[in-house]
Amino acid sequence: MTGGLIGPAQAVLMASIARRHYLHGRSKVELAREFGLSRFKVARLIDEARDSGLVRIEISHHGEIDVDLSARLAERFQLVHAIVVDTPEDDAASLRDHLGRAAAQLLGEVITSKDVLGLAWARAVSAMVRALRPLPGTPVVQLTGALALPDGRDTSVDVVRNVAGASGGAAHLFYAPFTVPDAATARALRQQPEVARAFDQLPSVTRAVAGIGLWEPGQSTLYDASSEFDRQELRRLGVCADISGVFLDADGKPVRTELAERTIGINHEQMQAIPEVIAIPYGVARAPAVRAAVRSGLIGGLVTHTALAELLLDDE
Amino acid sequence: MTGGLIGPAQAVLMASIARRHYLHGRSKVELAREFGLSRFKVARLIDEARDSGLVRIEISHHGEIDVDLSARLAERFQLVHAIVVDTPEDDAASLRDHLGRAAAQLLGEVITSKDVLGLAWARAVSAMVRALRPLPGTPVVQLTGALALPDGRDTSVDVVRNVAGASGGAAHLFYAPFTVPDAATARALRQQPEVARAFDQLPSVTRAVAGIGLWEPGQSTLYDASSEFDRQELRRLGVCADISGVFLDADGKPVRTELAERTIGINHEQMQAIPEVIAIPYGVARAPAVRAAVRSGLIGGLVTHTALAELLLDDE
DNA sequence: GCGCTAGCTGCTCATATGAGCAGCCTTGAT
DNA sequence: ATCAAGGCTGCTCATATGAGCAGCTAGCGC
Repeated sequence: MTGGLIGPAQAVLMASIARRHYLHGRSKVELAREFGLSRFKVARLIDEARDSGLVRIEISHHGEIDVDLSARLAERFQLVHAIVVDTPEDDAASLRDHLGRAAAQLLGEVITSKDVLGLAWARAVSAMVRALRPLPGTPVVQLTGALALPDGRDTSVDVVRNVAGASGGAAHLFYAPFTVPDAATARALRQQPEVARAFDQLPSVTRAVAGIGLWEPGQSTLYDASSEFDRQELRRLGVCADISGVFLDADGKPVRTELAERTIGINHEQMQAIPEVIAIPYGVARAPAVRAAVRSGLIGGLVTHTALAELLLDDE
Repeated sequence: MTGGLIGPAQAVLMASIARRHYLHGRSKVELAREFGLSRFKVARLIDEARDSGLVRIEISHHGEIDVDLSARLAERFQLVHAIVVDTPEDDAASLRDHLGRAAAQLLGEVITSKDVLGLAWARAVSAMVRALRPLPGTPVVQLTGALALPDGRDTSVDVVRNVAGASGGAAHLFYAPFTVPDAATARALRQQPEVARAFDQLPSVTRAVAGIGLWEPGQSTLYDASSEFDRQELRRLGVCADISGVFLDADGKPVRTELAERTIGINHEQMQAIPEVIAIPYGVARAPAVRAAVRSGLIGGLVTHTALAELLLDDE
């Protein structure tokens, strides 16, 4: 025949063979015998059926999680874990709840008793902790000082204590603010025994959970808590994202800031040494910050929602 | 872990691996290296992904033809060819046109110059012939006498002559009515040289095209053209279907009738000897006749529409 | 008719794959 | 603490599979 176009008989034959192969799991040799063709012919027909789009293979949703999008996200950004929750972008609180539950599931699944968990402070992390089931005796390390929030609940200290308590693991926590007015105070605080002990644990942390902030009003708890001077100064330095006080520019490169000197919390090098940092970003507005975070190489896991995930995959 | 339920990380890992395997065609060994797993683990994950419904494989439409339904029909009834046209069941004429085009495509695709084509008379066959492109010099044999239709166009003779003319093949045709008043006349007619010559070609016919009638008013051209006596008599004998004058009961078994003695056309044995008889049934009302036809083993190809195909697949 | 090209077919051989099996670890009960 | 059960893991070996190749056939221009 002409060869270019496939006729209906050919199409149906391909469909018939493809159906038995893919849906009933018959081997090509078997089908060759059955149809009186060589196994090569059968293989070619199956290939053609796939290439021509006659057979469509799709990875479907699995409950709330869009596994296909998750897999693509993980693949694209070389992530160890990616979870995309298929939830509409309602208000931030509901989003945090959904992502928090998913992150809790993820953590519950991957954490073993040999892990050491680091927890930074972020509202999404608090949401995760609320949904978290007891872990198998995992020690928990506090990564950042406490940030004064209007409601005053669920500080970094509470979060660490709760998780460790429920898990029966050691809690490495300290009482200190996230930022202080001058570098000297910060240095002094870092030498406090309990702070120093917690920080000594950092190299042993195997997994950590953090939020991602965008250096804009209302997009980062740290931004909102900072002085107008610091806000401007960091913007001037090109700060785009903050991951629990670790500042990055839009390309994900670390930015040295004077503010970091006045911070009681994990720094860039210490975070880089953690095998897997799981971030829980939400809200399409924060896309530039998330982009920076994944480019930085600091992030090994991402728990987010459909809209943001699609935005991340679209560009570049 | 618990083992029963699969967590999100597991689900995403399965999706990720299944995606690369099915969509990008990577081998399991390759994926095992890439993910740092054993190839067995990869195989198990892929199996689980398929079994759990995470990967969905479907055979999709291909233009007008529902290849999946076609394949299922062919599989179920052991047909060499089955074409299901996805067209709504409008009026009979439009249905005939659609099926005629599909049948013409099928014939054009499968017929070679070594084939000998037999054509019975049916309105669907006429529709097919109108859509038929020239065949590669295929000889054409007339299978049935001419039936007087109101419009008088496209008799069995015309159909055969047209196809053979366009194809450049020999035309084995004869001028004789389909039915005559008595058996003696029929015998005499069959001995006419041109009739006999055409019938002598029957054993060499490799593919034939026919319609399927249901022995009910308005469901069979032959029924409508018969005397009231014959109508009743054949019904009494349990006739359900007629394939160009070959009568079958509801189970597809041949029914000997006196009417057959008065018919100038192919008989049951001769039809059974044809390697592939392609029928073009339409209209859900004729389902019982089509069922009988496929059960008879006479039919090797079926060109029909969605509603009828689904009806056939549903029962039993 | 003669050669030419192009597409189709089925072969070989290295590689991938699946079924079944035995060791090991986890888990839970006594 | 000890033991039993179950599940998970990675091995072996027979079989299935894919890439590339050479022969065959059909169609085509001269």
